Amino acid sequence: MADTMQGLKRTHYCGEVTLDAKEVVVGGFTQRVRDKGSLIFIDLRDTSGIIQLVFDENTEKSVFEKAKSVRSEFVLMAKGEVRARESVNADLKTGNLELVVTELRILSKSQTTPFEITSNTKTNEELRLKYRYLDLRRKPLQDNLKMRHEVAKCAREYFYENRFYEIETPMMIKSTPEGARDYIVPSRIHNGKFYALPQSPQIYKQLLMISGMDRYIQLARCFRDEDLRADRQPEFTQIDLEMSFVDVEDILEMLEGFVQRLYKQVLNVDIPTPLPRLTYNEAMNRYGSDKPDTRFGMEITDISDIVKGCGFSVFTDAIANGGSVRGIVAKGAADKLTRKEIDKQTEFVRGIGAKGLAYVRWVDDAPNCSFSKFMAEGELEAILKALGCKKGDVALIVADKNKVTLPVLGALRLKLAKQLDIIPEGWNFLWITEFPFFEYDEESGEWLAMHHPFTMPMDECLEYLETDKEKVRAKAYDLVLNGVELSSGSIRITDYELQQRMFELLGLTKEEIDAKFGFLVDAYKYGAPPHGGAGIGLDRLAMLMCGCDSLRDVTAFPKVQNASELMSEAPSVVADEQLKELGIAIIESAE
RNA sequence: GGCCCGGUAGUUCAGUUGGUUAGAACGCCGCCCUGUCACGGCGGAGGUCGUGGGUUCGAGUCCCAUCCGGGUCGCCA
Repeated sequence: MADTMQGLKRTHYCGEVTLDAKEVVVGGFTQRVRDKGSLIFIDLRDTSGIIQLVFDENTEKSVFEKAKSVRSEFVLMAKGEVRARESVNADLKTGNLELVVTELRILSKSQTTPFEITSNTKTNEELRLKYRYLDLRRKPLQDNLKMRHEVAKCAREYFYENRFYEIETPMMIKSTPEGARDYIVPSRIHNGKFYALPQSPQIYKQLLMISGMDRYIQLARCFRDEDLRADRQPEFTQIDLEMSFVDVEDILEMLEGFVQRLYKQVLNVDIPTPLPRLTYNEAMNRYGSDKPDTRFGMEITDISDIVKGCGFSVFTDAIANGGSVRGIVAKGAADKLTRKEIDKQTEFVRGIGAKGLAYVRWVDDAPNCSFSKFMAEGELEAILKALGCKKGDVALIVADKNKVTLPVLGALRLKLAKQLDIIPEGWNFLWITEFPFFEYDEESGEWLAMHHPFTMPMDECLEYLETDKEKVRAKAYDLVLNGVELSSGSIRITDYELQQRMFELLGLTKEEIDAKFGFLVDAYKYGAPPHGGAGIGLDRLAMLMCGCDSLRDVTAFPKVQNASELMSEAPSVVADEQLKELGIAIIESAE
C-alpha cells in the first residue's frame, strides 16, 4: 500500500519555488534519482518544471531509506525547506535552489517505463502512441498541448469580445452524403436508421443566423471518414464561426484581427494586416496550387507563346489540345540537380499524372537540354530568356492540359524547394479569394459545387450563371499559412429563389433537395440576414505554431494512418447483443 | 486500392559475399561512493531477429506471402 497525501497540501509547483519560500510542499513525478551513497538527489517534475530534492546525513533515517527506494516515474510528495545550492544548475529555472526534505510520501510506484521519459527521445512513434499517457509526460508534448490551449483561449477571448456567442451544435445529425464520407451512428430506437457525425456544423450555424443570434462561434469537433495524412485526422477541431449582416470584406477583416491578436499574444510575433491576397486563378497560374507556400519564389512561367511554333511535338501537341507549356527554374541548383536527380524528379511527376519532364541543366557554357535536337536556331535561347534561366540554373518544363501542368509544377516546385532547402522561416499568411463556383467532374460529366451549394456567387457573376459556368466565381475564401490551408469560408446564399436556381444548375432534383436539406431551404423562406463565416483548423494552426510536421504532435490522443488508435485499439468489434439490438448484421466486405 | 520506406535486447541502433555462442550504447537489477544534476566506479540479467512458408549442409542476412507502423497518390463538397 502506497502512502497517502493525508495531512499534506501542495503549496507550490516544482518549477515555481523561489528562495523567498521557506517551508514548501511539492508533488510530482520522479525524473531521475542520483544516489551518491549517503547523499541522494531526486529531480521532481510537474507541469511547471523540475525541483531538486536533497537527502543527506541530517535527514531522518526512515525518510532517507524511503528516498533510497525511489525509482524513475514514482509519484512523490515532499515537504521540506528551501535553501540555496552549493553549485548552481543554469539549465534549470530552480537551478539556484534545492529542497531539503523533511517528509517524503511515495504516493504511487511505477514499473520501469517502456521508454525513457525525456525531451529528446528517439523512441519510435508507434510505441509512444501505444503508451500515449507516458509520451504525454514528455515536455515537448506538454508544451504543444499548452500551446494549443493558448490558441483556444485566445480564440474564445477574441470572438467573445467581438460579440460572438458560443453555441453548441449537435454531434448526432442527419447524414448528407455529399463530399467527404460520413461517420455514421446507428439508432436503436429507429431500427435501420442512422445518425451521422458532423463533418462541420455548417448547416446549423447557418440556421443560427436565421435564428437571429447574429454572431456564433464554437470550437467544434468535426469528423470525416477519409484517409489520413500527416495534416489530416479523421476527428479534428475547428474554430467555427458565422456572422450576420456581413460581406466578404467584413469576415476577412474579423479573421485578420484574430490572427494578428493570436500571434502577438501567444508568440509575440507581429503580423501586419491586411494580409496579402491572391485570386484563385493567380495562385494557380503562379504557384500551381490553391494553397501556395509563398515563402520562396520559383514561380511558374507560361512559355506556350514562345514554343507554339517550335519543332518539338510534345510542346506543340499540348498547345494544340488546348493545354500549355510551363516551367519553373531552380536557381543555382545545377550542381545539386544532377542528371540522375532530374530522372528522379521525372519519375515523381509521372507518378502524379504528367507524361514527362523536359529539362535544361545549365552547368557549363552550353546548356544541357533534353529536347535540344528539336530546337531551331535561337529557340532554346528564347525559352531560357522567358523562364529567366541562367548559367548554374536548372529549368524544368511540363507540357499538357492546364489541369495537369499547373498542379504538377506546383507539386514539383514544393518538392524541389524542400529538397534544396531554400524555404526561409516565416509566417506567410495569404488569402486565396474568388474561388470558382463550379468544378467540372470529368467522370460524371457534371458540374459540381467546388465549395458547397449554399455558397454565394460573386455579384458580377450572377448574369452568366446559366451561360458560362466555368467563369462563375464564388464569395469563397481560404486562409493559407506557409502552404497549409488553415481556414475556409464563404458568404452564403440567403435568397430562396437564387438557392433554387443554384440547385437546378447543380442538377439536383426537387426530391433530392428535399431529402437532403429541405429544412434548411425552408428556413430561408422566413427571413434571413446576409451572412457568412469560416472554419479555422485549430489543430493545424497549433501544429504550425508549435513548429511540428504532424497533427499527432498537437493532438492528445491521435489516430494513426488506418484511423485506429494504438492505445485503446479503437475501433473494435462489439458484442452480438449490441448489434442485434441495433438490427445490424455484419457481412463480408465485397472487396 | 496503387507506389515508396521501415520492423534485430526494455529503448535506439550495428550485424561483412549466407558460416562458431547475434554485439554496442542508454535503460534495468545488485554492490560501492557527501555536491550530483546526461553523476561516477565495479558486477550482472536481458533476444520467438514482426509472423508464416520456401531455397540451402547452414538464414537476422536470399525468395514468396502476410501483419504492423510511417510517407505519398487516389480520396478529403
